[in-house]
Amino acid sequence: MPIHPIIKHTWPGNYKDAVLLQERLRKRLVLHNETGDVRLVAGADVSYSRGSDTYYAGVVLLSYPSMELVEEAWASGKAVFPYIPGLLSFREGPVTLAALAKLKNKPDVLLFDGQGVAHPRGFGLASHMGVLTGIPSLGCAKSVLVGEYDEPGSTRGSDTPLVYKGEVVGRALRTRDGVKPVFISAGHMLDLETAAGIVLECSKGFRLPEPTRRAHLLVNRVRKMEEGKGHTPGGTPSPPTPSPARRGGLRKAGSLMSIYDALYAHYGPQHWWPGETPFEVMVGAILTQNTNWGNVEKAIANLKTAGALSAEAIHTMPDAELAELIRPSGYFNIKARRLKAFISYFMERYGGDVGRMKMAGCAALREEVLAVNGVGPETADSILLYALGCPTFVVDAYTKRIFSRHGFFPETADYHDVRKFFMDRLPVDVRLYNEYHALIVKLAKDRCLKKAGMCGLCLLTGKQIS
DNA sequence: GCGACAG
DNA sequence: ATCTTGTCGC
Ligand SMILES: [Mg+2]
Repeated sequence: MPIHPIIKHTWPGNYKDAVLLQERLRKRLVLHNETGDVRLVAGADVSYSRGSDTYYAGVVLLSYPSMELVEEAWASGKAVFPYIPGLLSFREGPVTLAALAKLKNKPDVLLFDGQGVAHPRGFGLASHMGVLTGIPSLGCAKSVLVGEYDEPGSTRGSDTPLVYKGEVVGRALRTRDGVKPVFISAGHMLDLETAAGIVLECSKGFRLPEPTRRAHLLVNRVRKMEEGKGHTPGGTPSPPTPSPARRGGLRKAGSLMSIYDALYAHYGPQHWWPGETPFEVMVGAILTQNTNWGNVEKAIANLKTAGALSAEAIHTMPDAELAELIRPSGYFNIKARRLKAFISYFMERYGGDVGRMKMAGCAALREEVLAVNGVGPETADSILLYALGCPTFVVDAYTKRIFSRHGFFPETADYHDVRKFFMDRLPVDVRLYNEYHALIVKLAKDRCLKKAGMCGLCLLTGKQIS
């Protein structure tokens, strides 16, 4: 076995013993460069299950610097140690070592998704794994655990020191132009300069270097495969087959209405975007991209508190300041740009006046709004329907999931095809479209989750034909 | 004491 | 780490 632990220890089960072990093992750290010819690099990452304590580690072995796949390995186990910042290696270490042990070839360097010596006791995951395996190692973390740094320049390769208690313990390194840096620290048997050089060399068009990035992809793939095994032999849970009566036949126009009626009878009115101003609704439509409404409310509350919930205020606010306010909605840097792009359009074309905007007419508005950078079809339709009162049907992932599971169209169906599907079959009615979309969202979150499992409780059963 | 805090 | 939702540009 090419990777065998050169040091073995039992894994402590509590905080105090874990810290003591770190302090003991740390004395074995070698922090000068002992890498020679680097030809093979390995990356490791761990993936957890939500509902169980089973976790998986994936390892990929790649040629250096060409980054061609040489070997993959993975292992699973039971997580016994909780996640405690500073003690990550006690949670992820055991499975990671098991996966590493399955490699047939010995890597020259190991890359980990976490810190090396940039750690409260100078002994993060990468250092720990390096010492146990006796292989040079480095940490490439997505965020900082300890220390301070200045923002590096915006181009790939720019870096700044990460300083902790007056010492340079790592480096913020930009691996892609204009993308958040990663945080490099030496693990074991190499120095910071060497570590940063390897990470940059391994980074090919993504923020994360190939070894950790591909280990992450591998281990998530493995976990999902393994989790799917027990339930459906095929892997992914299969949606219910359309009933024989409907399969291949024409669907009655009334079926969408009967589904609406069933949802409305069950859930009642959803009161979506009732009291707020149209402007607030438009802001919300952009902020809610890829996030839940609760976080959007926090962001909007921040804007209100800052007196910034107006086109004027947002228009003149620096991007960074706006991003800070809308932080809770996620993707805040991108959304700050999108919000400003939309508001520039709104100010320049309509002077920030919703009434004037409405006069342009729904069809023209849809095209205009779609032309704004950051406004795609769903956001456009949300703005039109919920802020401007236009009769347009909003399609989202939930709509596709629910109706594709009943065979109305494939889940991969194009946005506009699905929109047309609904609009061709429903009366043109703003209030109906408004409520229907809200009910779809409600149903999806309640009992039509991505991971199928509550199909027995489906409210659409038997409702396909009116 | 309080907040920050890899994955 | 998990769960989950859009848009854009390369
Ligand atoms: Mg990880």
